[in-house]
Amino acid sequence: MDKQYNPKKIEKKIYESWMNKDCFKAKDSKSTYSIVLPPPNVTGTLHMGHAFQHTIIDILIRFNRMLGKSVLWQPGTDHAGIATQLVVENNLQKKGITKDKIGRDKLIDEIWKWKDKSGDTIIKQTKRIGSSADWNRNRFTMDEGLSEAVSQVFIKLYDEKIIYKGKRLVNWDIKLKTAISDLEVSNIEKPGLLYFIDYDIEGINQKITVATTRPETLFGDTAICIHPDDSRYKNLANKTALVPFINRKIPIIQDESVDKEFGTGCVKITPAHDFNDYKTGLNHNLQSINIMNEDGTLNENVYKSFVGLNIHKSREIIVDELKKQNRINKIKDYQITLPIAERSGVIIEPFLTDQWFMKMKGLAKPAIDVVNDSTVKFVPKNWEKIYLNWLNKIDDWCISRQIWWGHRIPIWYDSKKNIYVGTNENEVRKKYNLNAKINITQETDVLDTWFSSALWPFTTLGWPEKSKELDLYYPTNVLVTGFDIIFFWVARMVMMGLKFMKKIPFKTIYIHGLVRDSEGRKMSKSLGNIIDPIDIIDGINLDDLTNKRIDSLINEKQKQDIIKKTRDEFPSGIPSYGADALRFCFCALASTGRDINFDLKRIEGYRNFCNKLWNASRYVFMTTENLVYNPKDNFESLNIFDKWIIISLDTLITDYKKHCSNYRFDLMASSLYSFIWNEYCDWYLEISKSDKDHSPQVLIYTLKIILKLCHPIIPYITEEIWSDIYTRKYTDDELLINSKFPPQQKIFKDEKVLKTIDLVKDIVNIIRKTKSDLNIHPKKELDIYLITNNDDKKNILLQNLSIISNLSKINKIIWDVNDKIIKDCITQSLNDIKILIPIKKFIDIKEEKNRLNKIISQLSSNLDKVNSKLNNKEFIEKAPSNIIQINLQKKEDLLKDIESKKDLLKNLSN
RNA sequence: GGGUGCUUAGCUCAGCUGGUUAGAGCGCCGCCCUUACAAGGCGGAGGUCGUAAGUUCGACUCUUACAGCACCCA
Repeated sequence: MDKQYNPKKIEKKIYESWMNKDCFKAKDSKSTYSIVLPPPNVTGTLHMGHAFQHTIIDILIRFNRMLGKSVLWQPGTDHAGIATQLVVENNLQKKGITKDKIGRDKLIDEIWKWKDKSGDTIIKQTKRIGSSADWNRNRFTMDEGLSEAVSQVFIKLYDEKIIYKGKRLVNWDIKLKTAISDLEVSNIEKPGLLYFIDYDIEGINQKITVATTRPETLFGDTAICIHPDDSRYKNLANKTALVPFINRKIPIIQDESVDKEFGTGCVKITPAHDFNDYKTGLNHNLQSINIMNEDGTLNENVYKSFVGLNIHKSREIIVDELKKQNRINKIKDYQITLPIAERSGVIIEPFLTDQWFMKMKGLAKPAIDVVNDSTVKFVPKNWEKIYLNWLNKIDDWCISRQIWWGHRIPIWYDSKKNIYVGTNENEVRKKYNLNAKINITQETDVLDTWFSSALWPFTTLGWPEKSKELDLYYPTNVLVTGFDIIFFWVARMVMMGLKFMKKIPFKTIYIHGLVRDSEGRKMSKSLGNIIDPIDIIDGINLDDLTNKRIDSLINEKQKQDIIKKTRDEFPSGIPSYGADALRFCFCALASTGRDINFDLKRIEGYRNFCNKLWNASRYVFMTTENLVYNPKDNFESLNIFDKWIIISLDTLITDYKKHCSNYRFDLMASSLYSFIWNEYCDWYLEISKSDKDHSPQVLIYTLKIILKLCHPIIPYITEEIWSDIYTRKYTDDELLINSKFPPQQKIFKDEKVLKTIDLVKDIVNIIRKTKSDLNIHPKKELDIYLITNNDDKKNILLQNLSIISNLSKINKIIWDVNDKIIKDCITQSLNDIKILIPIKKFIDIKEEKNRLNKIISQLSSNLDKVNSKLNNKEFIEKAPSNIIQINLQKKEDLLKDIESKKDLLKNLSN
């Protein structure tokens, strides 16, 4: 083994050996464990969020695999309708080709070509993280089988009248010319204006002033609305107002939804261009007048000089004209909320169109029930509320999209717009007995991408076929995902799983946090703060890193800012840390919080941890050279330090399992880290160097257990070290990945063992501290004198003199002490043991006295606290007896300690 | 406007159903290149647990109010 751990040398080789030996394939076993991967977009490349999520999943998968279960990690990718079509359209545009020029079929061909070329990028990157998914079962949402499943689901839901077609107000993206989901719209607050417009009233010489943020939609007005209790306008109720420019007659209606405090208390109702107005329109039976074309230009329903203007740009022009007519009463600054499409970035318009919808109320009910009765559990539990809130007030889901890439809706129309449903034209003709003369054409809309994603947990396992996999692995054990897609995806999967499988898709939903940068900001291209997980694994120099970050940016100032920031944060780029360090880091960061601030500084510590493990293993191998591994020693025959490490390991295994089943990966990581570094390396391995009768068998045994425990988190390095274990014939398992997780020994805590190790540690620590405090060179080998009346302790110390001497770097320990010697010594104490160190002539007595006095006053203040508790009558009466015991013991210890420190002080003066 | 969560060491975070001298990693300071590891060893400094009140024998932990921050929904 090399002196230093070098991830680059091992990771590729190890991953290939796992692949070659088919290690990721589910084995036969009575108990099963399965997870479906939330399918990443084919357009995407691996980002920190994916890497984090894959790490968590892989930990669970590897752990359960080692428990001997038949484990399936089902991977795949998602076709991501709008996003993918946009990428390909943009690529074509660079060559001067538009989608309308080449047509639907050709564009879809182009997208498939693009998908085949770059769609596997993310899979390759995922493998670098060490993910042990069953890649042979990789699926894509537009695979033949999955597409077949999508049509079947659509047809069934259509037949059950859960899916219907209707003219409804939807969120319309005027750039992409498609409906989008309200979940894909984010509302952004911006300073804007509130316009007060005067409308004439028919028959009387009076005006009514409405307040609106959208004067340009007035051509679509079909009413003016006031609050029924608003005394200001009582006389105007049921009168008729006239829309400016066109003088359309509209009623003045009353509705409680109007906020009297807003503007003048009068609002215009434009049912075809506002979601609230749409509802009001329905309630009052108002006409809906659409004034917009699908590209966002104004149609012929507006005053003729405005036809063809962009709806957003028309505002100023219309306001100018209104001013000329003296209809603008006033204009006020106002904070407006703009709905922005997350994909295209344009302002969304409510738009009245024919769309396909799915009725959600009935589907939601069972999905609510399974969470309420804990058939499905959220971890952490608080996400349950978010999920339930959304489902409880769910609206029908608009599932149609006016794009080309995706699952085309399995609906056919004849020339009279009659609707036929079926998987393909032939089937439709047969099903409805349509002869060849009748011309039918398929619906041009495709389905929302999340429609197919909602079926993912069972379609990937073979549904609608009755596959063996469905039997074995559905429902899956856990879904690991981020809170940002609870609505998009998680809730819909539960609904569809219950509807089509009659069973929940997963028993547990583990919601992890979102990875942010070190300052807690979202990682995004525009902020230029993206870190590519592959760059952490392989390393990257500053130039390449900056180029990557400014690559897609146009704004020069933004570019310069990012260049500077990147240089400040990573003056010499990012060194190569390896996949294991990254994984350990993610594991340690996976606490219950919703944000994970990723600081690159933290990862170095875990790289160092890997190095520590590497070198500890080297040490074990060096000291057990040519040993025949024969771990037959029974526990009782072992020496005390071997017993201690085995007991500690047992405790560790218990904690580890507990944390893993509670999804507390942070605690899992830290218990491993502190055990391996602070107990195993710092004490056990160090003790073994001077412990004459320790068992080399235990040295190997403990290393093997440690490697197994570490493997789910850091698979590469542990597998590499394991290969040495195997070649040295310390195991029959050729690969660690396939080995069995260590069983607990169920050894009861042996108080004697723990007391001994504590005493040895305490004595060593106190000598080390004294030397350090008094500035004695670590190499100066002193004689130490010990005095105690406690024979048990004396025996323990006598038995372990050489270990104590070696660990505290002293010459020897002497038990014969006379007055003359005492005079030359500094004295320390540990309860009833006195430790004399002959260095009095080297130290500053005054300083040492100060130090002791400080300690004594500290101890006294602690004693005061304890005493005030014990002197409190109510405490004695009401506190449980074990707590009182603890405090009594504490008091005793403190008294002893103070006394001996005072002794030292006295002695110092002599 | 409704909801959720957060506020603990310089930084990033643990602290489970109330009982510890409030912990870890990184950073910082001092000493050491000791034959597994300087990506290391040994030692150390640093916190009135956001503010205020309440419940309790006892509050970082429970309740309420307030402040600040973040996110989600309308």
